[in-house]
Amino acid sequence: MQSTTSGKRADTNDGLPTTRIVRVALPVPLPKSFDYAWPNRLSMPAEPVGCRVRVPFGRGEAIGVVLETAGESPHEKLKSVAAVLDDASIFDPALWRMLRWSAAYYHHPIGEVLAAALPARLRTGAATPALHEPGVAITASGRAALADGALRKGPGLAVLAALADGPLPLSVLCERFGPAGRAASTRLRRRNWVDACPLEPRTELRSTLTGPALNAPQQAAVEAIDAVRARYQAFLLDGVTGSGKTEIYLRAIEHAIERGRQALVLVPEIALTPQALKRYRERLRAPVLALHSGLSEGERARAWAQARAGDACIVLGTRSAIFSPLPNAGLIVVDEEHDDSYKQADGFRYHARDLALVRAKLLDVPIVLGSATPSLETLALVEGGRIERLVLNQRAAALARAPDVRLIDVREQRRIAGIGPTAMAALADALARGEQALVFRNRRGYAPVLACQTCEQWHGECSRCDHPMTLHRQAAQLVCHRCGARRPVPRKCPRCGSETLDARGIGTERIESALAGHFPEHAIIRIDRDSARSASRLDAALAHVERGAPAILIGTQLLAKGHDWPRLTLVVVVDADGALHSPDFRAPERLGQLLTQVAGRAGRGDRPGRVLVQTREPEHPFWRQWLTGGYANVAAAELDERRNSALPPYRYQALLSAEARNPQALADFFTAALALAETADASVARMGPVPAPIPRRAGHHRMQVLLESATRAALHTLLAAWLPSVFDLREARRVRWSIDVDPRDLY
DNA sequence: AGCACGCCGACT
DNA sequence: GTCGGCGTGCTC
Repeated sequence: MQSTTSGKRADTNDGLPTTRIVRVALPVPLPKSFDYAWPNRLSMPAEPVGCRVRVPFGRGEAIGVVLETAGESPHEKLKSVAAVLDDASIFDPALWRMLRWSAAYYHHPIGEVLAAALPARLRTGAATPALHEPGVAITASGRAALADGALRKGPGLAVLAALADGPLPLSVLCERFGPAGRAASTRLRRRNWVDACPLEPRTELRSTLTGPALNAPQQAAVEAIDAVRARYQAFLLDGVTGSGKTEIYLRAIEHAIERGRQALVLVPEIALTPQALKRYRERLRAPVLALHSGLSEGERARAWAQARAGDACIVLGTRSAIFSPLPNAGLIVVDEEHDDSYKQADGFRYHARDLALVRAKLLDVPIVLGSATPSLETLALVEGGRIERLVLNQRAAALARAPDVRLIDVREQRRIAGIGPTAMAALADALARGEQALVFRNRRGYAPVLACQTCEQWHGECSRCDHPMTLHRQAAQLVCHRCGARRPVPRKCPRCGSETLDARGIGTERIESALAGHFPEHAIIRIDRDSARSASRLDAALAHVERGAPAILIGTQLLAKGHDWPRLTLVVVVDADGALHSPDFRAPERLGQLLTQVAGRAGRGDRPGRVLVQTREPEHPFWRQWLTGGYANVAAAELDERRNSALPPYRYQALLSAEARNPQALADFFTAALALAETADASVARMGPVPAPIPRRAGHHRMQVLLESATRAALHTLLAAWLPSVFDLREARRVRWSIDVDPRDLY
């Protein structure tokens, strides 16, 4: 319809006195917007802010979003908007305000922030997607074929039989029958036994299951959330593993749904499993839209459209689901709120939990942050009265009491692949009783270092990262865990030529082979990123565990959370000492969280659980804190420590980091950037530039400057004044640089 | 970021 | 004689 103008000149007035101008955010890494004339031949929406427009940009065209309208522009050479793609804002009001706020708070270019909040299709200018999803229905001849028994047993018959009860979405066929379901439906369609039909959003999963009776603390928590009457209030749902947090979420969501509202549930990256999804779908009488990385673009756009339609539904997703449209929100839930996967680690470095708090406030709805091991940031907000804490201190009825946790001093113990006799005997006992055990070691591979015993000079190191390479014996490779580089294992020392290469340290693979030798008649199952590479192998391993046969599982973080294995009664932590000496001030917090989560795997059934933690430093104060009062104790001590040392959450930080092949370019960048900030507020401390925690990765040198302030306002005032000029530096073009507000990894 | 323009090496 | 390396500059 609109034949686009060349864009060389603004086809402005057409004789009229004024030209309407719009400021447009475009998806480029520049901290500014672009002004365009609005041509008279295009009718302007009543409220153009938030509408997508197609505009000439550089040599081509780009899709942008109108930020505001303006009377005049400081720019001379205005081009004209070529087309408007929406007749009203594509973002609901609270989402729009949250996104504008985020761009300012994280000091990230607004165009990239807005682009991050749209499914790729909408980003590239597609019309807002249709609500219906592709489905298939049985035809009359299909029914006849079914009645005649014209099909042999197989997926085709199964699919056809399922469709006899009514049409089904393709996605449900895939869920029920796997890839064979889709293939079968294509074959059936060719024979005219089924036909394509667009379906309303899923409604067939509405369930009538009701939840279990609540114990007293659960009842109190539900009542506290209901009592705020759908207004903004933040809650911390603080409850040990097995105390029934999910049940509280479900009740609160049910109440939002009953009021005809939407609920947003954020979960950590690993937590969005089919089982978790099933639990929500079984209980909630409204569509549950799952947003995860496995969705196709079509599915993603459809889910977006469905959320945007505003009907009562549950949006369940990981970090980026915080950008879902929710025009009719009634509740936000952030499960495992302490989880680091809520922080985006590159590009637009937002924290989904923090954005969720902002969004709930803007929406004026309650938000529930749940965790057995809350972050110190959240605990500080509780302390300051900004978040109300709801404590669940009882394990729900069917579950056993808290596990018995013991520290094992391994200094004098002879260990096999890191496992001392006490732990080995406990493993043998558990297997003899027909139970399962988990051996936790947060290190993949066979051994973290391969070194020469003869010359004591050589050890395998990644040439691009200056970091020891991990020996993977099964793969017969040295692997750099930082950049992923792989090379074959040398047979002889490259330096002295002797054949005395020695694997040093313990990885999961080494534990696996040692235990396989020790318990040859039992299943030894290793679960980490290497063994879980193929989904089918992981599924097979997990299925074995779920059947409950005696077994030893060996795993990394992957195993620490989410799973509920009733036959698992013993957890062995091989070595946690490294974290006791980490320079990272968050290490004790993380260790406390990890150990508490791992310990929570033990004894979830009717049998008591045991946790054995091996250490060479039983006298370290961390252990007394954790053993006597659990994570709550660790957290209280750490909060004191943070306050005394002026660290977050009592101080505010931002990290300017940069990387470049050429170290001189890197140094020049920091010199120029810091020179620009010289006259700025002296109350904001600047530390660095210093080499980054990973000083060299994949051939790039990396450095950083930490900015720190006692107040958020001072830090942000400085950043807002300073960063725009950093963007303009010529030195900035020779490096990759970024700003990280509220960084999680400084060390 | 994407994209063009612009001067210096190994190839048909 | 050209294809192409990535340094530099720009995008309303």
